[in-house]
Amino acid sequence: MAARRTKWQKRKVTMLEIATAAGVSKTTVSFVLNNSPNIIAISESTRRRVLEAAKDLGYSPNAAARSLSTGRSDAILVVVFDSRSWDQSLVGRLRGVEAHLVSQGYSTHMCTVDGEGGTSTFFEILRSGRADGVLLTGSATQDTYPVLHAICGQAEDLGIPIAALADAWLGTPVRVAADIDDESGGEQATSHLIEHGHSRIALLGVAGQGWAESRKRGYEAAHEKAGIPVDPHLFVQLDDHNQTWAYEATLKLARSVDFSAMFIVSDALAVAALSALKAAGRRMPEDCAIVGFDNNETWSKFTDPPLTTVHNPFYESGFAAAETLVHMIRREPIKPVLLPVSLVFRESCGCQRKVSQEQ
Amino acid sequence: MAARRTKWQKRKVTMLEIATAAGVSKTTVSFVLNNSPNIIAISESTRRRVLEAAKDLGYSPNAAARSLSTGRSDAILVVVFDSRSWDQSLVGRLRGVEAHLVSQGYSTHMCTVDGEGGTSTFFEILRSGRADGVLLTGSATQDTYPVLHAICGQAEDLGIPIAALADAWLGTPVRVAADIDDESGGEQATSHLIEHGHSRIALLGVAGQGWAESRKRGYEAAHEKAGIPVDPHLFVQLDDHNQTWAYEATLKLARSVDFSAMFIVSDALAVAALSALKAAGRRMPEDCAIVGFDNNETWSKFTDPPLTTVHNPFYESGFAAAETLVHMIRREPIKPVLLPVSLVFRESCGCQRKVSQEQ
DNA sequence: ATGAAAGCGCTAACAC
DNA sequence: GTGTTAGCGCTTTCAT
Repeated sequence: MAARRTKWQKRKVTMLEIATAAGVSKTTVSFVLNNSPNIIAISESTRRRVLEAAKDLGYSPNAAARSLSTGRSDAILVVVFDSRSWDQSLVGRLRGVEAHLVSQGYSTHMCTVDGEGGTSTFFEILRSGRADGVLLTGSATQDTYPVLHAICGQAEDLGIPIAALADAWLGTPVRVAADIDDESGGEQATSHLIEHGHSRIALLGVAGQGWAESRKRGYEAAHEKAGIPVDPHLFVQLDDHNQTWAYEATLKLARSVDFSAMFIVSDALAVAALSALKAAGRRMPEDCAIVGFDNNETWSKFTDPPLTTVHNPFYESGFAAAETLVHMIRREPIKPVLLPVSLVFRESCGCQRKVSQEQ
Repeated sequence: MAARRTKWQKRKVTMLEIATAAGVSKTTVSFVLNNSPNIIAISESTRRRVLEAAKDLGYSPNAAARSLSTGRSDAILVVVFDSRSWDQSLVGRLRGVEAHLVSQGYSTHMCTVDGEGGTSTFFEILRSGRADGVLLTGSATQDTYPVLHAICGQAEDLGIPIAALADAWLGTPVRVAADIDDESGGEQATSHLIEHGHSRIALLGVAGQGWAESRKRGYEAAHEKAGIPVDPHLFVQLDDHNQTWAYEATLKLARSVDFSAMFIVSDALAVAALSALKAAGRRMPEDCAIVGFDNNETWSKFTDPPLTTVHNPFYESGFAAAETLVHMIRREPIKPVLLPVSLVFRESCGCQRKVSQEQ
C-alpha cells in the first residue's frame, strides 16, 4: 500500500537528514565528518551523536556538491599515451597508481591518447574540473607529441599539476614523478653479458625515447667499466618501439656483423629479436646470449630460452608517481624518486637452468 | 604593478559571464548550450550570439555543478577484477570502452579489485554519485566473489545499471553486455587440429570460468561434429588461470598420456604449455600441434613456433559493452551482443610457414 | 522568444 | 560549542 512513490529509488541521505537525526545543524555535521580544523570546537558527545547518525543512516557525501563547493574534485586523471603498444606494464602501473590514490581519497579518471580523437576527452575532463592533477604514462610518439604539448599547456593554464610516470617527456615541462633506474638496468644487463665472456655485444634500442636512451647509456657505461670499446656497428636504433622492425633489423644485423650477445631494451622487442636470431640459424644462448628489459610477468619466463631480463617495478613506480602527484596537488614538498632495478637471471644469458621452474 | 591578484589562476568562465557577453540570461545560455527541448523557442540570432560568446570566452561547463543539478554524473565506473593477471586484453578492452564512452560524452572512472582493500573505493565512487553505470571486467575468483556480490547489491540499491564485459559472472544478476563467441572459437581451433589429422587432442582448460568452459564446449562440439569421441583423460582443468600450474599439468600429461595435439584455452596458458612440452622433449608442431586462444598482439606471434590461435576482439568487445551499458543507463532497449571470432593461422598447428613475417 | 528564481548538497566565514 | 547563511555553477519550472 503506502501508495505514492511509484518507484522507490533508495533516497540518498543528505547532511541535513543526519543533522536532524543528531539534533544539530548541517555545519556541525560537516565539521565532524570532515574533521575540519574547527573540530576542536565540537564536544565529544556531539561528535559521537553525529557519527552515529551518519552511520545509521548510511550516509555518503555527494561528490558533486562537495566539489562544487570546494573547487576540488578529489580525482586525478591518468592519461595513457599510445596504449595500443602497452600491456602488462600499463596494467601494473595503473594498479600502483590506484592503490596510492585510493589511500589518499582520490578516485581515478582515465583517458587514452592514440593518434587522433581522444584529445577532446582529455580537455573536457580537465576543463570541466573533474581532475585535480594529471598523470601521464606511456610514451608519446611523433603523432602524439602535439597532443602532449597541448595537454601541458592546458594543465598549466588551469593551474593543474601534471606529472609523468616513469619516463622523461623531452621538450615538455612535465616533471617525472617517479622514474626507474634505466641506466643502471642497462649497465647490469650488459655487465652480466660481459661477465659471461662476451665482448661483441649488439644493442637493440629505440631512438628518441628517454627510457631507451638511458638503457643504452647503461650499455655504454658497462663497456667503459670493463675497458671494452663500444662498436657503433653493433647498434640498431629503431625509430619506434615496433616489433616488426625489431625482427627485421635483427635479422639483418645477424647476417652482416659479428656478435655473440645482445642487449635489447625491452622484452617485447627481445622476443622479436629472439625470433629473428632463430630465423638466422642461431641457437640461444650458445650462439648468442640475450638479455632483455622489463621482466614481463606473463611472457618473459616462457620464451625459449627463458629470458634473462631486468625487472621493471611497474607497480611500484605507479605507486610512487601517484604519491608525488598528490604532493604536488597539495603543494607539499616533493622529492625525486628513482627506483632501483635488478636483473632476473634465467637462461637466455647463458646461465644454467634453474633447478625448479618456480621463478 | 597591477597589484592585487597575487596569483593569477585563469578564472573559469561561467554561464553567467557568457550570458552577459551575449546580452541574454543564464537560462537562454543553458538552453542553447544543451540543445535542450526548449531550444525551439530560441531565435536563431540569439543562438548564434550565445554560441559565439561561449566560444570566444572558451567556456566549458563545470561538471560538478551540472552533476549536482541533474543528478547524473556523466561518468561510468570500470571495475577491473584481478587485474594482476590481465595484460593486453585488459588494455584492449579499456581502449574500446573508452572510445565509445567518449563519443557519448561520458568519462571513465576506474578502480581495481584484487583480493582485499579495493572494495571501499568502489563503494565510495558509487555512493558518492560519481558514476551512472558500472562495467565489470576481468574475472572474479574465489577471493573476489564476495566483493562481486557486494558490488552488485550496492549497484542495485542505488539503481545504477551494472554490466559485465565479455564474461558471464555466474550466480550474479550481472548481465553480459558484450560477449565473444568462445564456443565457436573453441570449435574452430579444435576442428582445425582435426583437419590436420589429429584425433587425440589434449585440452588445457580452467574450471569454473565461464569463458573457459565455453571454449571447452567448443572443443567437444568439434569432436562431435567429426565423429571423434572425446577422451576425458585428455582434459586438464586448472582451478585457476595460472601459468605455473599449466606448466606442471602439461608436463605431467605429456608424460602419462598419449596425444598428438593440444588446444589451450588462452595464449598465456599456451606459452606455459609450450614450454612444458619442450621440457618433455617434444618438438612442435611435429610432435604436438598446438592452438591457443586470444591472439595476444605483442607475444603470440613470436613464440617458437609462432602460435596459431583464436583472435579475441578485445577492443571491439569493450566498445560494444560500453555501448550496451550506455543504453541501459538511458533506459533504451538493448540487444545482446555476441562477437564472432576467428582463427589466426601461424605455425604451431602444423600449417606451413607464411611467406613473410608480416602477420 | 526570453528571463526570474528556486533549488541540487555541501562548505566555510561569521555570528552568537 | 553551535547555528545562520551565503554561495559554488548549473538546470528547469513557471512567468511573462
